[in-house]
Amino acid sequence: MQDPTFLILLALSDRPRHGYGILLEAKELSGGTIRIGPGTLYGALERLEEAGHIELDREEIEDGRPRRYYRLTRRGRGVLVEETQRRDALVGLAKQRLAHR
Amino acid sequence: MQDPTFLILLALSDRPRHGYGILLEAKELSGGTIRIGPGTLYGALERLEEAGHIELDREEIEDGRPRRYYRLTRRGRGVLVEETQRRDALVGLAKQRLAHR
DNA sequence: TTCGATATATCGTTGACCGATATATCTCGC
DNA sequence: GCGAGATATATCGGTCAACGATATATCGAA
Repeated sequence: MQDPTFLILLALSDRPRHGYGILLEAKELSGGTIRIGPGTLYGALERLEEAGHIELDREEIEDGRPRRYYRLTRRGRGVLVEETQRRDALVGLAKQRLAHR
Repeated sequence: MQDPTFLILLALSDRPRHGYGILLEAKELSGGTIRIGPGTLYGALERLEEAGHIELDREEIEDGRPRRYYRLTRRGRGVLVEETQRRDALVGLAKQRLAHR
């Protein structure tokens, strides 16, 4: 799993969000350093839904503009936790290695 | 930068290694969980050399088999350190986020 | 009325990654 | 002496996530 997908799952970890909201949250989360474009987002959303990691929470029409909210599935949360542990282990390894000099 | 490339740089962080040695070190480092295939390795080596992140250290012929040793450049080490910090920040964020529940 | 933000969607391209395959030599066990 | 597996480098083609560009539509602010 690459960074954009990881960030999308992470953005959904506290509550359901719609696509654009995920974009904003990912930007906010990363302190503005990571930006996900729409081309990345909607493709990833489709893949994640097909994989059963996220699902449609609800669909709203607000001010004539549709908003499609997604939420993490239980499985999606599990995947996110595992991925976080995997990444944590790798980073820990790197820090340990780079400290020896 | 994706995991395989990150691991290759990390494997070279303590001393020069030849291609196959990088494969073994990456496997060792990750506790056997991450495996880099030759198709990934040699392509990545070429890219990293072109980017100036690694360079040829020496070439040996041992037992009739060639061994091509690569080493991190100063720039490559810098990139590795930055990438580690970037990954660390992201993982820290994820852990913090997942702890709230 | 023009711009930027909000909101979703598609399209084509790129490029890292990956499995498979190839070649060649050495060592170990039988 | 022979085969298997480890050592070592290399290429090739396919896949797929990511990405930039573009499109559509609405709203509020300047």
